[in-house]
Amino acid sequence: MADDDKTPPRRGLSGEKKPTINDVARLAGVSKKTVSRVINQSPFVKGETRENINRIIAEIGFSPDPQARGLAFRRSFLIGLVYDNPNPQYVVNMQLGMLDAMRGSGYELVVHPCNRGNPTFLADFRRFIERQKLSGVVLTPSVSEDDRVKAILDEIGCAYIRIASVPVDEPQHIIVSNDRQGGRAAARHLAELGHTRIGFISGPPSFRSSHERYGGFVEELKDRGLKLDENYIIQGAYTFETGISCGAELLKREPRPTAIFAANDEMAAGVLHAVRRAGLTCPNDVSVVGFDDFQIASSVWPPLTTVRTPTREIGRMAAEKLIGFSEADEDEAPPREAAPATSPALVVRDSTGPAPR
Amino acid sequence: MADDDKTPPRRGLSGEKKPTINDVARLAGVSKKTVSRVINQSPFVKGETRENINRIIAEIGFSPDPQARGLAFRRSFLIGLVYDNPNPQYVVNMQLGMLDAMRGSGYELVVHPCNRGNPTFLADFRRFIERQKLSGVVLTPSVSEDDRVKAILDEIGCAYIRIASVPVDEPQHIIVSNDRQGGRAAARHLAELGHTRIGFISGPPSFRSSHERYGGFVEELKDRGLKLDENYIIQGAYTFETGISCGAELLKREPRPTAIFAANDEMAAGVLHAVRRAGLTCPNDVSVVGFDDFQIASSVWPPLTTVRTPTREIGRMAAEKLIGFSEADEDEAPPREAAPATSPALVVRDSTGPAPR
DNA sequence: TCGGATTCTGACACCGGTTACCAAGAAGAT
DNA sequence: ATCTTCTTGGTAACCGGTGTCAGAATCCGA
Repeated sequence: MADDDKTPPRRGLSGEKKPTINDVARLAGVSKKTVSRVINQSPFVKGETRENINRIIAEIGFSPDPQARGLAFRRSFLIGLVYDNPNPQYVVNMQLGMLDAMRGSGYELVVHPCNRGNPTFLADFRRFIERQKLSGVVLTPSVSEDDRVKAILDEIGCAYIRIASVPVDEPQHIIVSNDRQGGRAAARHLAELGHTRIGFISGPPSFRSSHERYGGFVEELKDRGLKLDENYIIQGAYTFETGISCGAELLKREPRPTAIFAANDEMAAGVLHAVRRAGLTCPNDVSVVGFDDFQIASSVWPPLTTVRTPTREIGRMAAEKLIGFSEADEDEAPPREAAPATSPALVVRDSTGPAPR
Repeated sequence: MADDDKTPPRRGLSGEKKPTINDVARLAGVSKKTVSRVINQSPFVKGETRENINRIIAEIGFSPDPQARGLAFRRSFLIGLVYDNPNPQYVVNMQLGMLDAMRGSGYELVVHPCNRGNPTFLADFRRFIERQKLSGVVLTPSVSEDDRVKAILDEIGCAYIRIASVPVDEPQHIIVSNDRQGGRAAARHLAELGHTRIGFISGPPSFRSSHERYGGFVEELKDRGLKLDENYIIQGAYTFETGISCGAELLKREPRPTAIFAANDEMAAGVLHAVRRAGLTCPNDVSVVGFDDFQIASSVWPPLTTVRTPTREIGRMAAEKLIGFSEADEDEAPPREAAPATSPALVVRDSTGPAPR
């Protein structure tokens, strides 16, 4: 046998093959270059010709091959989501938001969880970006706060949006989730209920959001002449378990705090367990406030007062900006607007009440 | 100006460009075809040549462009996850499992939520599959149970794996999550605790899993000489809210059931609320069992006894199979094994106790 | 030493789009 | 009628890899 390599016979699958740009060109009686112009919205095509081509495209159900297009354009039509936040609801909401913006745009979403603790993290990330030639990437906390990651993207020339609590980058690269303001809202609520001995459970220091939520909380209290006692501040890790342990810890303090603000819902849910185990009730003995308004907040008992972050909305905005970058073929400088910011909103439920006594 | 169209000057981004297969070929003193052979593990390359090429590849950090490769192979190196299950934790676990299998394989994960209620659903799905030329797709319930979707995939010739509760397809296309067995485990547990008046809250009938969980539950009770009273069966929709309302409904029945099995954790969490609102306590007055063992199960009070489904594991298996299909270049028939099945396991926590009296 | 089988290798066309470059037709100006 | 200017479309080359298939290199026994 003179043959070489393996020769998969490519069994002729069912029916007609996918139409190509050549089919369109033939049917329209024009060159494929003209069809290409229509696809790419070039203004140099006569209206009549354009309409005819568009009609034929719709008729035979042609849609250009993203791979071939990508190869020629030197970029893929993929948008990436890179994250290391383990909260499923955060991740899914972000994905849904991005997909809201991407629907019908021809882009697809590639998800890429990662672990900054991994020694090969940076190398892996670079390989991922370089190989896939993504049209853009969205980074969420806490990867979004890593400037080494930003440096790689700048070097490779890949468009990106960072979701962050603070405008740490040029405005066109950032979407701000105003965690500080959310912290203030929580403080305001508790202060208005008359609480003065308030406990605070932070997230891990590696998350900027944790500092911001804390900062806003302290600021608002201060503005109202209240002070967060050092003794009532404790560090958690954004997990349910740390919520339990830190909550238990705080409840042992003398005098006992009458309210606890946990920097996210999972920890707040843990605090509820600690309250119960301590033989206390919420909100009669202790008020609890969470942050995020994920599902857990409304399914625990009592349903949590919390601060809602518009995650899905943020995802949508991020993807919209990225698509905007790609379409505006770097012909003009990106608009010099301020970084778009989203504001969290307080959601009052049953876990907070007036301060006892 | 004689020029045409717009000519983005492709400003030379920083540094050296990505190495191509030609660079490798030149450095190795061979043709690019030979390099291609090495990349694709062709056995027809002399060991010495292969090693030399591999060394050079590693040295200059070459990695083949997925788009170009895909174009030539007539398929992308993307694997899709198509789902309509709204539970974030299910979705994320599935993604993580798939990524476990895909890590280092050169494939990327594209997510594609969908809505079967949408009138354009099938057309959209077909476009998605045709355009992207995916290497494979994983379908989860309930899209996975739609035979029109299967038909489209067969017609286009796209590899797929369906996650389902029942072996409804050829074994190579299915991974079975044995929900029936899980239902039995829940029944066994409650029966052993002495419960005889047991309520059941089903999921929506459009989910096969709901019927299976029910079926297994009934079967096991029957085997033990117990019978599920019609009056204690009620239909929910896998949501927290329906858990509350259906739970409240069941608690009104006379005589009151001493245990309630909800077909998923969210509904079980809702039942806990209903129990509390009825002035009862769990597990003293009513035992509650859920299904899935998602985070909500351990964060509510009391932590739920539930049936754990190995979602991540299932995702991993699914992606592994798909990658297997792609590598084994359809030269031999797929192995005729039985459909791999995964078994759920009972997790006993605090929401179940001996039947009262 | 030579034919033949076996093992490797490279030239070339091609995947499905894109751009560069050029040429030609139409419209307007002189 | 001739010269510009403005649109439009054809051709070839390219993006970065692959399959085809002929032919070179090597090994073997006779």
